[in-house]
Amino acid sequence: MNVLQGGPPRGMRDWGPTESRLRMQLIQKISESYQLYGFSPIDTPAMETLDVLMGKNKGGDENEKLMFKILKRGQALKTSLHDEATQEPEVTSESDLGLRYDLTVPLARFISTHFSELQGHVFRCYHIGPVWRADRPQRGRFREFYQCDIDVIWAHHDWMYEVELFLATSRVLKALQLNDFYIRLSDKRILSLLFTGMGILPQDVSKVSIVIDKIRKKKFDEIIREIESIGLHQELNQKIIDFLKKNSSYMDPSMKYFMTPSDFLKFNQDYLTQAARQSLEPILHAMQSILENAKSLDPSLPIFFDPILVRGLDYYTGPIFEIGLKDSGYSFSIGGGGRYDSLIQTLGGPADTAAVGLSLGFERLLMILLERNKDFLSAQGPQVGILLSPKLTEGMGIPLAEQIRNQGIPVSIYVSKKDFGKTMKMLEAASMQWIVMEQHEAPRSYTIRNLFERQNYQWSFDELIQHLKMNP
RNA sequence: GUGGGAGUAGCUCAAUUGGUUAGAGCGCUUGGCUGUGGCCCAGGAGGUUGCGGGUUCAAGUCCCGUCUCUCACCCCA
Repeated sequence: MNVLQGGPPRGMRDWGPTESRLRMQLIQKISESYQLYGFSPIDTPAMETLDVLMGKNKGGDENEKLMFKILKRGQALKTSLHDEATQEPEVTSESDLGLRYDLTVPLARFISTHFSELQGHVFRCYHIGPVWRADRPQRGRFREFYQCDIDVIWAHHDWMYEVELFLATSRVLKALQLNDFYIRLSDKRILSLLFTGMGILPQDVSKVSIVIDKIRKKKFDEIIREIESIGLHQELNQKIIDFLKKNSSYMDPSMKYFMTPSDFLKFNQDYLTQAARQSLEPILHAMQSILENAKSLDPSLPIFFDPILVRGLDYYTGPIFEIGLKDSGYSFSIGGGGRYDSLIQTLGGPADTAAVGLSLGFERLLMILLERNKDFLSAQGPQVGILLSPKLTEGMGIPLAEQIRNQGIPVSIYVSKKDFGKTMKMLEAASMQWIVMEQHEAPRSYTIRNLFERQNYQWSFDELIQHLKMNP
């Protein structure tokens, strides 16, 4: 049996030299924008304890299904397996660690580990790294993928930090020429206040939310059928359908008509109890502040209030956002985030750690960039090669390469093929611009070929270095 | 995790209702020609048709399993 047969594990990929270079360039570009906004880099391990990943006391539900867990090792594993067979299985587990499935939970753990050093000062950081989810792979969906997170901890403000996250993200996307992005904004509490106000039980709210979230993807009839299949009272079904009819004309997929937070309150007064209304008003007011301030700082920022936005991750406590492209060829979002004011405390950190973050999907950005404009990221400086032809033997090539490298110029060495045209073609495929082809003695000089111009030059070493350094 | 579609040479694809030794272009390679750019001529290598079973006189083709990709769910970046 050939164990090396086949590729990497499902949903994971190899990156060759070209792709690796593109990835490094993309990371560079994203980091530059983040640093401009004062975010500092951090990193954390690939693994965390299951206690951390599952949120300490909570039994993980949806997240747990997607998590890669790490088997205990050695005696601990034997003991666990033995105990499990003989005693209560829920007391012990065969796993104690897991691969992180996002960067927010590890960050929250990082803050609770290091909060004494950080001393409650506003802490802004960015984190670019791989995460793992045991999802079924699909286009734009992988089991190992990079996320690019920016977060602000001790972000005690109604709108300022949200707006900064949007501006920083907008700058990244514009730098990548992804100008058709848009930001959808809501608050996790809006739908739940509204639905509980209608009389829907708290445990059914998320089911209803998930169905409603599909309003843009599916036909209205299908949505109605899905709502009915949840099994609520007929009266509640009707209320939900009424709500959708009233609000959905303002949720046009073309992004032309979006309601304001005060519109939302006006349209849905009937569904709200006095108490729900009182809770909702400050939330909607904060939405309004975020929108107004974002727009005043960047009038072109494509940000919309979308009360039907739903996020599955349960650590969000307030505003939530999702970033997508208007291009219908990309049905998936390219980023998302929100406010998680209690996660850090849940993981053993201090109370009063308001936090908000936004994550971009690195692989999706890269995929879109490559599909839209292959050349966008691939520009690199002039490459230099030394051709080991019969006229320039190995004995001359390597010392010369070293001399050029000592000047800080990267050089590769190639062996020429028999056919000159094919040799040039090979060098072009390797993005070479300059090739040293021949060495002459007394006085020493070199025949240099510019592959772009298809022209030869005869230069001394100093002239050679000068030209290579000057060239764009 | 559930359900549909796909998988043939390094790449892009052929191969009649199951029927000879699975082909072509590009690429690679050998020699010739040319002698500082992709030409031309003559040859060559490269495939357990994703992998493993089954049906059949006969399987790339039909059936089952499995892996990977893909689409729709689920969920999300």
